[in-house]
Amino acid sequence: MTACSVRLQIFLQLQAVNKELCSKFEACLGASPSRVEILHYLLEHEEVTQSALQKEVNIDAAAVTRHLKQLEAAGTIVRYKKAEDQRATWVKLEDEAKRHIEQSYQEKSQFVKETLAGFSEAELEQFLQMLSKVSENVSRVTKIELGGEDI
Amino acid sequence: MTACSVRLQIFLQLQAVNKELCSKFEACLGASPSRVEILHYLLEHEEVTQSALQKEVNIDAAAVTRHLKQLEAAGTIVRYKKAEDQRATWVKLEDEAKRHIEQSYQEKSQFVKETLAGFSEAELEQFLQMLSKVSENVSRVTKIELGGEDI
DNA sequence: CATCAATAGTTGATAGGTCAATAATATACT
DNA sequence: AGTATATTATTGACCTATCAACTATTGATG
Repeated sequence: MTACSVRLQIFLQLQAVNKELCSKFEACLGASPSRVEILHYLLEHEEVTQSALQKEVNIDAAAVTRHLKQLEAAGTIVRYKKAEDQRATWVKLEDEAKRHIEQSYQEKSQFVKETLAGFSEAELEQFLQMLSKVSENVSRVTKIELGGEDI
Repeated sequence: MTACSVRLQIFLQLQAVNKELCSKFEACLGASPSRVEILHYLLEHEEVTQSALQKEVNIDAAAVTRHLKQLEAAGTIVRYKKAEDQRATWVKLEDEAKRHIEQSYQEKSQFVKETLAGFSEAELEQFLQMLSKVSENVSRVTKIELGGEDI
């Protein structure tokens, strides 16, 4: 194995962890993180427009449309327009679906808890701050100037 | 916005960061992290079998096959069999490609460095350890027992 | 040696994401 | 009022990953 700097290892580990996390999550919950996010948001927000939902789950509007069409076809949600604004599509959970989704809340909580087992509250805070810092850094990066020293 | 526990925020932030990171990475380097991993591994390993490569980059064998076919079609790599084992396919960079990939090494280094700006060496170590711990936790999770307290 | 199992790679179906183009509606501005 | 611009959602083309099924080859074992 190549000798890697800590930075590079972090970069790789971040991606590896995320992948494992998503695939395990789906195996445990029976739906992808995005799908679960959508459903949980709907559980907490009675009705919502697609665009608001899209901002929340942070995936492309096209992907949201496709998720919602599937959920509608499965009878999990209803979609409808309102007189005020004929552009917006509102989304709402079907009553029968709510109970099932409430249960998945528990599973998600438990999942998240187990993946972060062994961290003290202080460490969790710190971890979150680190992730936030990376996020800020990433959004600042635009185009790489070459010639930086090797990492 | 919903009140979220720290744990849940971490979970969401982890995914968000990863997504931004991948998309910014591709914008800066002109290829996805997976693709760049493959090329960089090949730069360091003269020749390698697909299965060895696949273990390294940690994506599905099918995805590796497709990447390599594209790279071969683009003239970046060559693929060949050896007498010893007619199953294995060996992969090697074309000479002309090496120079270009060496340059992208610099870009990647710089990118990684910038995304981790503002961290002390001690913090980086700690960050890596935290990611590793999450990774271990994830691999331990198999099936969620319901009824855990809310997070 | 013949068969059975393991390994390597490929392919097709599917999933879920992106972007770009488009349609319909609402809003803002002379 | 009429036109330009915004917003909202949808669609199509594409990309990259997964899994399952398959082929070809090699190795192991009765």
